[in-house]
Amino acid sequence: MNSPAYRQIASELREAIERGTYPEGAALPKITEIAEQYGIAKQTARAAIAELEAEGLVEVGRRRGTTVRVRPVKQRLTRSRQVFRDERGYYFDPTAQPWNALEPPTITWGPAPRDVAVLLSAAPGEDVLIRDRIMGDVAARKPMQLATSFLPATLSRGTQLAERDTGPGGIYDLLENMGHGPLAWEETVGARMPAPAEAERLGLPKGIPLLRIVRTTKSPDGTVLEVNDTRMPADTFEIGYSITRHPSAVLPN
Amino acid sequence: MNSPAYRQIASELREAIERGTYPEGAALPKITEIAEQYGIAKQTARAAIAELEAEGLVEVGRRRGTTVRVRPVKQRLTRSRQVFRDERGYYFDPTAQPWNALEPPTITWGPAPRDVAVLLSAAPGEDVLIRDRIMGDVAARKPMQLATSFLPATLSRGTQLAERDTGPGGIYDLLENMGHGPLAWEETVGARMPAPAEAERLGLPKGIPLLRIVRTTKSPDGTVLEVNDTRMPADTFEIGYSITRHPSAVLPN
DNA sequence: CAGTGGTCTAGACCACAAC
DNA sequence: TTGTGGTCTAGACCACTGA
Repeated sequence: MNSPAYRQIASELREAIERGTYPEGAALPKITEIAEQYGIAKQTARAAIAELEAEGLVEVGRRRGTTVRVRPVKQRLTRSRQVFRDERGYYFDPTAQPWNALEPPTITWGPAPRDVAVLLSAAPGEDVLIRDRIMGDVAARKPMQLATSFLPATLSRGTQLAERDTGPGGIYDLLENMGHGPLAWEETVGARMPAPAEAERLGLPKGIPLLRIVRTTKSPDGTVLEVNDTRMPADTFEIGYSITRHPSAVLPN
Repeated sequence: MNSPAYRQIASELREAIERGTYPEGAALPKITEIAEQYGIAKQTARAAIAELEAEGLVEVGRRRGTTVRVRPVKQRLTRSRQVFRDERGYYFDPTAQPWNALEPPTITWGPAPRDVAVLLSAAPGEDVLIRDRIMGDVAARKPMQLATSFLPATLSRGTQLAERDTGPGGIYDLLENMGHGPLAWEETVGARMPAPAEAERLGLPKGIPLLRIVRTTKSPDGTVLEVNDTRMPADTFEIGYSITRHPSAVLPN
């Protein structure tokens, strides 16, 4: 019935934040102050703050103290039902994004994450081609997305798919030129907590999940040719889809 | 340069899990064993385990000890670009889902979450109609989704929109009968960590984010008539969209 | 009912970031 | 330089849950 002290204190602070007692950017009491005020050990006060931090509600800094997180304005990725292509490549988002690759792609061979391996019909631990890119605001050197492509080894070994430069149409043009087209795509949106390596690469604060778009490229016979795994901070991105009413307004079949 | 002890221990355990030394469902060493093995205090060992727990990698139970989390098979919600309707109501997912409302909807008046209020053009703190439902597996009494509709007070006060029973076509038929149709929808997918109340209602373990679909209902003149906020555990759900190649394969305009 | 994690303390010292 | 959080300990006791 009774929740522990640190949790009750976290609740009180959470409610105060939601009530607006501590608006965005405002400083919460110092950990030592909380400890003194409630007559508890510093560790216990710290546990309360850690709980709010894990919820993504506050930000803690060494000299700064604890502040209510300022929620960034979300960038909306407008996903289209149709892929477009121009002389510079393919676009899955009809809205042009103002950021680009921060570094040249990293090309390695290694095992894919388990769920990606399943999509590729690769054995667990089997080596595949991994093309890893980090996208972001080039001017501000701010990373925003990790985009990794996985391709079957048998398909890509010794081909230009494993080169750093794949030309303007990228791997999709190459795949079509290799006779695997016309390509079809499908995408899945999910979320999970970042691994520490991902959190570091993206500069992710605690308590922020990753939004994940897994895009699968298929040949007409249904073979999966590529899986693209894009991860981005869920506090700065959201993905928009439009919906229309079916003419008959009746479930098919 | 040097990371703290608890973090190094967490890294070692994380790598062991990824290597398969501890497969899914396997028990990790007990906290007291870790403490003894590394010659550290129990608290420090516990901090290492807490880190893995916050990543959603392990599950901790009182008598059970620490086990590697078994990742459930994800249920795929296949989102359509078109809404369907039959005699039982509207369908945004053409795949019939095997679960339903666990309880009758809760109808209250209160302020909407900040981002929803913005969509509704409601002032912060302004009361709106809140229709809250919890969906899940009725037989197993297992909650799976929290679905909340928000409607402007001026639109819904005193109408059947604020009644528990809205009839077979639900609020969308009502809105169209009130002269606001034909309706159009748009949806946004995002993610965030759950508030404690949400975690409890959904039975969410630590380290699992919420996947969130915010669906906006608009009248032809662009007025937002309703905002539906659906939250579900990101470890059991993913949302699928299909993509086709644009006939001209060229960016429009 | 016993074994496991969960909470809490008092005090010490470390490490970073802002001034 | 120094104020803030960050880590760590040794020990105590609590509270759940599974056998």
